[in-house]
Amino acid sequence: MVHHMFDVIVEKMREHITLSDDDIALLSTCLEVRKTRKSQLLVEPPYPANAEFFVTKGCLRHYFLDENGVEHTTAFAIEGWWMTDLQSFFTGAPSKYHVEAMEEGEVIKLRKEGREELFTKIPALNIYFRILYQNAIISQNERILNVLSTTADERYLRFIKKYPALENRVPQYLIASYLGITPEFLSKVKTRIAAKKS
Amino acid sequence: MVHHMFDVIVEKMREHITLSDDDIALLSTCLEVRKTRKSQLLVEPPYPANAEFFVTKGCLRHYFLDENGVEHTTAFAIEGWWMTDLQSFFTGAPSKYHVEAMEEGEVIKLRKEGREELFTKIPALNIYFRILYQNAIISQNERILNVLSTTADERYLRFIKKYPALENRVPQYLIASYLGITPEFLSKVKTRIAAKKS
DNA sequence: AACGTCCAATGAACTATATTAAGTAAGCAT
DNA sequence: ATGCTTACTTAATATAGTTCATTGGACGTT
Repeated sequence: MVHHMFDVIVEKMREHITLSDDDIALLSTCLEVRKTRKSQLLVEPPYPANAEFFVTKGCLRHYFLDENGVEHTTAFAIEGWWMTDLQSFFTGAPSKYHVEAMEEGEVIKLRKEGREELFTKIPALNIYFRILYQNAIISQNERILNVLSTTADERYLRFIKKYPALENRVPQYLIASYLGITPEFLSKVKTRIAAKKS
Repeated sequence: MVHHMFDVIVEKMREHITLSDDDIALLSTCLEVRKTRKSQLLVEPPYPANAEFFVTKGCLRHYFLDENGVEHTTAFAIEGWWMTDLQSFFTGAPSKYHVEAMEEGEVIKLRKEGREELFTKIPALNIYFRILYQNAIISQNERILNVLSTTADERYLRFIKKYPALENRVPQYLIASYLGITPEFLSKVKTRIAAKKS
């Protein structure tokens, strides 16, 4: 078993499926390593999202830019996570969401064609990605419920509980954007919560 | 080609994949027709959701019952749609969401085991369900964005545009629950919108 | 050191939505 | 018919969240 730069991703896959050395060799031919700079766009409307990105270092952000120029952050991705604009990636339609690298870092890029090729040559990968998408459904489901049924205070508390790594890594105004509130109100939320603790 | 009670579902599948007569015969053995009464629960916490339901007649509702006894409606399904608590169905964990028939009607039930069997015997079905779940991701994505970034007026307008069939079929307080507002406020929203039109 | 930029924090005034309470109209059991 | 319940409306008041203007700190540039 050769040690190489795709170890992290292979490890993740092996949590769900078994892969032979041959599989891994084939896999390697379809993956591309990309360095990211701060604020670099990996998916940029209206160009279709033609790849998925696996984060090995750094942090990505998925956001929508509305008609008024306001950004709505819909998801974050850190080390070990996949991200792209699935809507565009699945349908081939122009992307409506941006995917942006928030830090210098590194991602592994899997293009659509490479992915298709892998699906036919390594059928087990279908299972891996199916599980990935199932988990996406589940977590989006929870997010919808959260935003419908809980107050901003509660949402903030759950956010820092679920993504403790992000609290001090991501600027406040982006956390606010993810929570669906203004930065000013997030500030108020935080002081209110801090007051309660004492 | 024999005409039978599963026609609707086969038709839907054939929008995406091709099915032989043999496939359909096999499919039939895994599907069960169920009449629904008003307020009947198809998925009831904490019992795991062990099947998916395809609506042939009537209307289903997916909702969460919170600690305060308040129901939060997260989705509707009408004729031609599939529904279950995917979270529980995928993981096998106890269901946290209710799936309720809102009217007398009819659903076609596909159990987990039947579904697995079909996946191995009719591989193309993997594609059909993959597309189904992709669409679920896309529509949940939109819903999250909507509820985070738009006002209640806007959400109501989009709702009646997207689901015109539901506006007069579902009680107002359930639409309010779906929009994440109180019935009282929905009432205000509606009069406000009506006033604007004139 | 002086300057500009970016971000976090704060307070005041404002808007959107919730809560409570009361009234109305329709459906249904007695 | 009578009353009971359930869904919807309206209005008064309260709370959650926004907007705008200001301040101060951290950082990079000249």
